[in-house]
This record gives sequence, structure tokens and C-alpha cells, in this order.
Amino acid sequence: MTPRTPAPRSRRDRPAKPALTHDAIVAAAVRLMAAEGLQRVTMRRLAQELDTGPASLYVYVAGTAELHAAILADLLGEVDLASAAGDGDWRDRLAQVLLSYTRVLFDHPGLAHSALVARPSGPHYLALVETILALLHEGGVPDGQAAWGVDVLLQVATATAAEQSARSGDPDAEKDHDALVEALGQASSRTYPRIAALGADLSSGSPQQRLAWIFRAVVNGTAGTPRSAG
Amino acid sequence: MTPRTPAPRSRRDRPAKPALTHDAIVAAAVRLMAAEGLQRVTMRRLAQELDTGPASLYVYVAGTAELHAAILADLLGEVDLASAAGDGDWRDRLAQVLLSYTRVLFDHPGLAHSALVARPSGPHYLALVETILALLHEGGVPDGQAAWGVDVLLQVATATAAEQSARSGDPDAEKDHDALVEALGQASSRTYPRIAALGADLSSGSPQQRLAWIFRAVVNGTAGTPRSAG
DNA sequence: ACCTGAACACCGTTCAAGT
DNA sequence: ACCTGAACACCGTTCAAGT
Repeated sequence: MTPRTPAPRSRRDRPAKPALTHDAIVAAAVRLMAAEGLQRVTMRRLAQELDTGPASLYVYVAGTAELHAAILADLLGEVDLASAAGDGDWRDRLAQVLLSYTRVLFDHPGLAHSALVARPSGPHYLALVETILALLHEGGVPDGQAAWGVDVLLQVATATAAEQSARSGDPDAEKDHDALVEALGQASSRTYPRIAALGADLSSGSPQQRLAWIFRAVVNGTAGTPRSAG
Repeated sequence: MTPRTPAPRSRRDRPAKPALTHDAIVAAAVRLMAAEGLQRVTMRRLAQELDTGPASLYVYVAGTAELHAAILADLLGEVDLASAAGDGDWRDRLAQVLLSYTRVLFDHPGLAHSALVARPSGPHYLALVETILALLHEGGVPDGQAAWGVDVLLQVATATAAEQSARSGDPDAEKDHDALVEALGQASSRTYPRIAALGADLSSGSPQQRLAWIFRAVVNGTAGTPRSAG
């Protein structure tokens, strides 16, 4: 009889080799990223994981860029939007949402980087934007400013996550940062008087303190800067 | 007459195969990037350009990351800091400096991306930071806020350049953006009431208008947000 | 009609072996 | 002591050929 593929008596629901679909591929990609990091989620590595050749993936996925964008869209579901509904100050709740977003990016090495390159998309992203807009609205920020401000807020959150994400993980990046701090500290007061005057202040504060201030500053700027000449 | 670099009768200063040094490698890398874009500045391609094998480069350069950081440090010399010394409003002069920085990044595809990943360094970067700090000082922005604000300012400028840089160039990125605009426009007013309410406003304005507003907003936020709880 | 093996054209980085 | 050929271990993407 030699029954290889022995007795699939029910339907072929063995999870070993799932049918290739866009969704199945993205799901596998998310699993792979959780296990090995985004940098390992390549078309070839993923194909290997799915027991097929890389060419087969291209039937369902446009390429690496689309794949990474799809992972981001999916993972954005982990952002905690519930804190937006609390009853504290709207600014604090907004900061909490942005902080959750930052944390999601930060917790998945490489993801922040991907968020900077490919514009996010999907329902989770829309929900995030909606939540931020609602909080700005609640705070009385004029619509036009809120519309433009939401982009800046997400941009600084993303860039900050990318920066910190690059720093932890890679020991070289840590050295680069130390070198920069050193360079700022050593700056001659003749050539760089303001840098010298500010000194250690330039690199003061914990990442958390800085990020909290950044969110406050950008929210204030958004709230207080009219879109027509000012 | 045809006087093309007439007669190199002196020492072996034939530019064909310059001695390998860190500086010579970076100079070649900058030339290569100008000719073919950052994505082509790889250790292998650069070695080929320098008539050697990739292994030889590793004697002078730590790897691709350091190489790209060195290119960025060099190209930052193209930022126009002179407008800082004019006599208009300090905010306008600051915006001009930041715009010049954005343009330098934008004009070199891939460079903005590199600036987001590797923290910039070198004298040109220091000069840029110094100039921004001086303008914030002139504007009466408290030192502590200026110290943290300069980072945010450069961060949004860099991220904006990276975004626009990715969009032009790559036709897929353009499609992604259109898809996002479409998604925002189609958003149901039941699920996403604020997105629906703002509608086209979310993607209104030219990149220039948006960037000008962003700079104003972040400067205002920096100027108006104290570092201790606010 | 649909899928994919195999190839094309690249990468970064290391290290044993040469000069 | 200094440099590098050659190798290792990967990439993304395409397309002719198979089923």
C-alpha cells in the first residue's frame, strides 16, 4: 500500500503545510518575526518555513516591502487604545496611547524601522489614528491642526522607537551614542559656544523623560500653531 | 590645445588607484553615491571601484554601517547654515536652516534613511546643532528646552525627508500613499467618526506647506513646554 | 492555468594563506 | 606585519519549464 500521506481521513487539515494564501503567509511571517526578529523575515527564509520555494511566495506577496508592511499592519493590533477612554487629562491619555504604540514598535526589533520606511496601513492603524484624533478633538484642538498633528505625533513616536531600538540590541550603536555624547561634551566653546554652554544638558534625562517631554511639546505645538501663516 | 590635466610628470599622483586609507575610501564612497545612489554603495561595489577586494576595505572601515555614517557626516557639509545669520525673524531663519538640511537629505536618495538609522556625527553635524541652538537661544527659548528640542527638530526633518524620499523614486510607495488617502477617505463615520469628519483635511496641503507648519509647531512646542511636569 | 526549480545577479563578513 | 583570494552563508527577484 505504501500510504505516504498516510490516512487523511478527515479533511486535509494537517497544519504541517497549510495552503498558501496571502493571509497564511503573513501569519507565518508574524510567527517567524516573533521567533527570530524582522531581519530574518526574508522571502527565502519564509519560503523555507512554509516548505516551498521563494518563487511561490511571489504569487501572493509583491515582495519584501509589502511583506514587512503587512507584518506591521498586523502587529499594530497590539497597541493599547483602551487608555484613551479613561477620565484623566486628555493629554495624559494621549501620551499613554502614544507610549503604547512606541512600546509595541520597541518590543519587536526592526519593526520601528519598517514603520519609518513603509507607511502603515490597515484597520489597526486607522483605529490608532482615530483614537488620537478623538483625543485632540476632546482637547479642543482645531480640526486642521489635529489633522496635521497626528502625523507628527506618530512620526516622532516611530522615530524615537527606531532610535532606541537600534541602540539596544546593537552594541556598536551604543558606542556611537557614547561617542556623540563625548563629542558634545568636548566641543570647544570657541567654535561651538551654545553646545559648550548647554554641556551635559544636551544628553540629559532618561529616554522615558525625554519621550514624555517630546509628546507634551508636540501636542502643545499642534494645539497652539494655526495652519495659516503664524 | 586640449589641456586636460596636462602632464603628471611629478610623483605617482595618478588618481587611478589611490592608496587605501579611511579618508580615501569615504571619498570614493561619496563619489559612488553621487553617481549611483546610496543603495549601490556596498562594500563589494566600492571595493570594485577601488580596484581591490572587499576584504581589504575591512582594514580601514568597520563595515557597511560605519561607511554609510561616514558618508552622511561628510554630506552634512552641504547644509546651508548661512541663512541663520540673516536679520529676519529667528523662527524663519531656523525654518530655513532645517529646510536646507531636509533638502540635502532629500537630494541624496537613501541618505535620509541612513540618518534615521545611524546617529549623525562629525563637525558638520556639530555645526548644525550649534546653529539651531543659537537660534533657539536668540529666540529666548530656555536652555533645557532648547537642548531637548534640537533633537526633535532634526528628527522630524529627517523623518519627513525619508518619507518623501521613499515616495518619489519608488512607484510602489506612491501607490501605498494613494491607498492610505483612499482608506482615510472611505473610512466609515460609524467606526471612525473623527477620520470621517476630517476627511480630505487629513491629507491636505503640499509637502512644503505641511513641513513649514511642522517646523513652526515643533518650535512653538519647544519654546512653550517646560521640562518639569507641565 | 497555475505553480515552481533553477538561475541570475547580487549581498556582508571572515579567515587562512600568501607576500 | 600587512593585505587579500576565496569561501561561507546568505539575499531578492525572475522566468522558462513543468504539472
